[in-house]
Parts: sequence; C-alpha cells; structure tokens
Amino acid sequence: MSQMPAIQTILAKAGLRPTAKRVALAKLLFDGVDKHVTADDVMEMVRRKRLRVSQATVYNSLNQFCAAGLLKRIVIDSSSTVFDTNTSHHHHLFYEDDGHIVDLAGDSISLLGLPDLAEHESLLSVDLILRVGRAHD
Amino acid sequence: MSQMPAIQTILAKAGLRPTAKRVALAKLLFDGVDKHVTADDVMEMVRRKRLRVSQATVYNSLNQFCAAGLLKRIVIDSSSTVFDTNTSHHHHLFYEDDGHIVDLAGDSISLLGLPDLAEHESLLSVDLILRVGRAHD
DNA sequence: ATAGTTGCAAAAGTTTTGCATTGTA
DNA sequence: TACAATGCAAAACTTTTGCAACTAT
Repeated sequence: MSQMPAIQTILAKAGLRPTAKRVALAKLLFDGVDKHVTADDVMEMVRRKRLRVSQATVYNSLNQFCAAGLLKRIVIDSSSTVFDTNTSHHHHLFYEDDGHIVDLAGDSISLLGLPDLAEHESLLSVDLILRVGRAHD
Repeated sequence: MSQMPAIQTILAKAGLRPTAKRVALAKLLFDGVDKHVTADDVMEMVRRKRLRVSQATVYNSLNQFCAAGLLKRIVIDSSSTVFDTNTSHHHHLFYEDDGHIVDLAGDSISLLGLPDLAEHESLLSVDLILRVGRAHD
C-alpha cells in the first residue's frame, strides 16, 4: 500500500487552500488507491459519508484538482466526465458491460509510427482506450 | 474523388427506410468526403441549406446511422458527441486549439503489447487520440 | 482585511422522450 | 391498413455560473 502524504501537504503543494470541503473531498480521492470517478460518484461518496458538500462545490473542486494536476480528466464516454487519480502516463481498458475502467501501465504498450508534428505544435497527450465487451460467439 | 453509391442504396443496405428527412441528412453526410460532425454541426448544415429537419430528428437519425454502421461515434471531448463518416479502423489527431480532427490511417501506427483478454471477452475497439496543441516554448 | 471559497438556485448546453400527426410499404 | 418516422415541446442530465455569506491567511 502506497503511503500518501498528508492531505494538507497534497493541497499545499498544488497551491490550493486546505478548506474544509477540499480536505474532505481530497480525503475521499487521495487515499493511496487509484480511482476513476465521475462527479456523481463523488456526490454518492459524500452522501454515504454524511458529508455536507454541495454539487457545485464537488464540480468546482474536481476542476480545481484537475487544473492543479492532482487529477486527470479522461474521456471515455460522452455521457459524463471521468476523473482519474492516477496522473501518470498510462492507458485504459474500458469494460462496456458495467463501465468499469482498468489502468494499463504506460510502458506496457508501445506505439510505433506516431506522426511528426509541425514546428509550432506539440503532442499534449496520447490517449489510448481499449474497449472490451462480451465475446459474441 | 470516391464515387458514392446512391443515397437510397446506402440507406437500403443499412436497413433504413429512405424517408425524406433521412435522405436529406444522408446527402449532407455521405458525399464522399470524410467528415467529423456533431449534432449541432448537422443542425447548422440543415439551416444553411434551408432544410426543414427538427433537432430531435437530427439526433434520432444520427443515432440510427450509427446503429446501422454508417457512422462511428467518436469520443473526443465530453462536451459533445462527434460522429465520423469514416467507419473504417483509424485513429485521430485532435487539435485542441480549434477542435478540428484529422484522421490517421489505422495501419500507420502499430500498437505492441496489447493485453490478452479473458476467454469470454473481446476487444470491441482500439481508440487512439493524439491531442495536439501549440508548442509552449 | 482581503482575497479566495462555498452553497444555493438558476442557467446553459446536450441529448432523449412522449405523443399526436404524417408518410411509407 | 399497419407500422415506422417525424416534429414539437418538454423532460432529463451534466456542468457552469451569479451572488451573497463565509473563511483562510
């Protein structure tokens, strides 16, 4: 189990003030276990823990965490945005059946033949999603 | 320029009745030039051509075209769904600046190290998006 | 003290749906 | 004729925003 720094430290390093709501949400997210959550998932966690955090604050905080580099926004399905607590370079296996997502180490797959970009352009990210479903046989 | 079969033929092959609205929308989309469009883009095309097709019908038709394999849904940005008239296996370059999308031939990039799947699972699709932005130097 | 945060409700944007009407086979 | 397709408006959802009250530094 990876040892996480104190929540206060995580927020401080990201330049975010450790307010009550942010600390509460960060505790839910940064517990050392990688997670993939939607805003609604977080609302559900908040409800279960009987916390008092509004939906707007959940959305705002997730966006702030993203901007600060604590979360990564992943685009899997246009129905809702998923946030990933694993911010390192990696890929995703997406199970269409139940919607769960599994991380694949970034170096486990190699991509050959990536195109050259123009001088003034840069590759911001390489997003690879493997969609998996039940075999149809 | 690739020669497209008649719209009626395309729809018939897909098992869709060639109704006036569907034919009109199919003409906009399947003109031999690959396109990436959102529902809103299609509404805009409809307006420009002074066609009388409602928003609901645009959405319904795009979904029907997708289900029939005439369009491919691509997930680039969770803000809106993009439909691709190129239904063959390929990848995407996404320019964050202006949101335009460029196709990359499926065989131009090779992926090594794709994980093995369980017996009852199958790989439905391999979606690769290269996000490009202005170089920050 | 001051600048950043929060909650609430409302707004905005995308997509779906119910239902009466119309068109296709 | 029977069934599918259409338009309209309204609903459903996700996400953002304006503003007054509050809180960390």
